Amino acid sequence: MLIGELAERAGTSTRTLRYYEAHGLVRPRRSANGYRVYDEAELRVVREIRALLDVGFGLDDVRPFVACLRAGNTSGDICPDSVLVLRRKLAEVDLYLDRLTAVRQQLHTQLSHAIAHREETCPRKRQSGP
Amino acid sequence: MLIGELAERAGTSTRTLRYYEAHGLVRPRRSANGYRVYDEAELRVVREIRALLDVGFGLDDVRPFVACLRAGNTSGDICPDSVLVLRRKLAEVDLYLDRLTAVRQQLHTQLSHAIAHREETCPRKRQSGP
DNA sequence: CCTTGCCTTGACGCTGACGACAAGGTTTAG
DNA sequence: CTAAACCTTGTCGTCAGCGTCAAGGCAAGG
Repeated sequence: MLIGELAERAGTSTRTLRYYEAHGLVRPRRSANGYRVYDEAELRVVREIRALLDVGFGLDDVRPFVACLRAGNTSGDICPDSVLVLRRKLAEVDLYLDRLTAVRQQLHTQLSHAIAHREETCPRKRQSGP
Repeated sequence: MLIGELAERAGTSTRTLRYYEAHGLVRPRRSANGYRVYDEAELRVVREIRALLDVGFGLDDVRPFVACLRAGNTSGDICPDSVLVLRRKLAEVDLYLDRLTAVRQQLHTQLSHAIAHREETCPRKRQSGP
């Protein structure tokens, strides 16, 4: 399988695959003319990478999962290093959720005050008519 | 007030203030020798900017709030344009919260499966001894 | 006069995951 | 022969909010 085919099958671009390779995540062989040649297993690797990146992982976070797959496991999640990363990421997400929730609360408050202020300085008609 | 003093009082850097100015958010006068001269009101403006950026706003989002302050209001929140931005941002935050929650759920699931798998292939000692 | 400490503009660096383009080699089909 | 459709490496651009020099002007104190 050449790079174009892998890209299409993985739903990504050749640029991306070369980028992953430059960062040591994908390891194609080379054909006589210098073309990158991938075997079927790399498809699963690339899909694993994509899935994790979509969830907000960085390339460095992804490495253990790739190594896990390459070690022959059916899932990239089950190796100790992967589990460590999963735990860490879960904690990060929790932290981020907390902060976002606080921000949401603040925005809500700010909005309420702003609207209250507008009602004060520029009142709308009430339900009870004249 | 010169730029250094404003920077210190606002808890930021001169570079940052020049950056805001380049983006039309802050408008100092110039003294005879070309130095930027800020009046007291700019301190509140800069603090408003900083507060909003800290919450995740972009410089463009901040503009209405600055204009609102500059229009003589005691709060930057109360002008219609500011309220629009607040609403939009609140919606964005809600969306982001949803996505993060989904991600958290997925990570949790992944982690559970991974650990379950480890228990399967590499069982630990039970509570009931030998 | 010289140093110190402000200030000025200008311009590159950084982070991350690529997109886009350049300039060229290879293979296949017509 | 040539066009089409692959492939190669290399380099710059992107987004945002600045950090970090670089090179120099201005003001005050000793």
